Amino acid sequence: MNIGEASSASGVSAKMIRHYEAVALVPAAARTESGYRQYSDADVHTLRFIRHSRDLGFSIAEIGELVGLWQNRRRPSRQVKALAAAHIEDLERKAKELLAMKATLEHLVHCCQGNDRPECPILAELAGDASEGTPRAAQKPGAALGAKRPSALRS
Amino acid sequence: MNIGEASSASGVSAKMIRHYEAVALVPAAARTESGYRQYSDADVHTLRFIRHSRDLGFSIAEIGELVGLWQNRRRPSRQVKALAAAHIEDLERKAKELLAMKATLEHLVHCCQGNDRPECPILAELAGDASEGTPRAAQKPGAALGAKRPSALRS
DNA sequence: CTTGAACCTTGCCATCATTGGAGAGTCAAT
DNA sequence: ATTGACTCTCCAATGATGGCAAGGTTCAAG
Repeated sequence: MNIGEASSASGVSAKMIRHYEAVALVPAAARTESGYRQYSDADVHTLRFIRHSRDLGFSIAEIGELVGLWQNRRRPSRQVKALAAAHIEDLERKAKELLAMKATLEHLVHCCQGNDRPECPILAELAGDASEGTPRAAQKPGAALGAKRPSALRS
Repeated sequence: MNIGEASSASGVSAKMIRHYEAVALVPAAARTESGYRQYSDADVHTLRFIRHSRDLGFSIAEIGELVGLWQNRRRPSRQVKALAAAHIEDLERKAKELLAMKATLEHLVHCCQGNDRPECPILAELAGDASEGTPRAAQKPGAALGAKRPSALRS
């Protein structure tokens, strides 16, 4: 089948199928005389595997490992489990970062009147009035704005 | 002061200060005769505001709005609050996505023996044995792997 | 005065996954 | 033969950041 059919059968866009081929996540597809890529049901199965992996947030590199294990009949399930467990820690760490930001912001939003007046504790906090701007009380540990860099998760 | 000093005083890397100038998040800095950027305390204050905003996960565009409101003495705090509230929803949505992935994976990891044998429910699930691979029971709605695209939060 | 360290400049590339477009070729049906 | 849907390749952009390179500037020590 052509790439379009493989795409709709697998749920992976044609664009991404070509991309996965380019980065060697999948082997180069066979071609017709005129250069059209040809896919088998097995190829579509692999693409579906890849899509499911991406839906769980695995990176391309991790998916490469997963596909390798999947296709290796002698794999120890231990390896798969370890890969998945590591990814779980990743997901948790990132979720925690987001939720920490959310908690801080929620506190500030709660404190903000949200009316026509200009006084705004949100802006005051962002301006650093409470942290390192004018060192008022030497960095309260539980202060709203810690120094941690997000390190992850931009949309 | 030079960019290096502004950087260490604000916690924003010199690289990013130049980048913010390039994308017009901050106005172009004054220059010395030899071309060195010069920063005032007020500039550093703005940079610190920006860093705090980034630490809370705001995008450059959102920070642009925040800075505008911050510097506008007649701003209605309502606008700031609305911006922050929208961002909270964003953060929550993304965190939920991550936690949903994590929950799915945790279930699978729990089911996987993780030994030297090749049987692995994680791979079985990714291969689609339980969802759309061989249409077994016509797409159970609550199945582990929904069709949702992550839409957010890599790295 | 010269040298060298430490700083600054611009510019380009890389990340990561994905999408978009342009321009050209192919296929099937009308 | 024409049309429309499909495909091909290449190039670019996203968002925030890091890194490197080649060159200019500053300032203090020799």
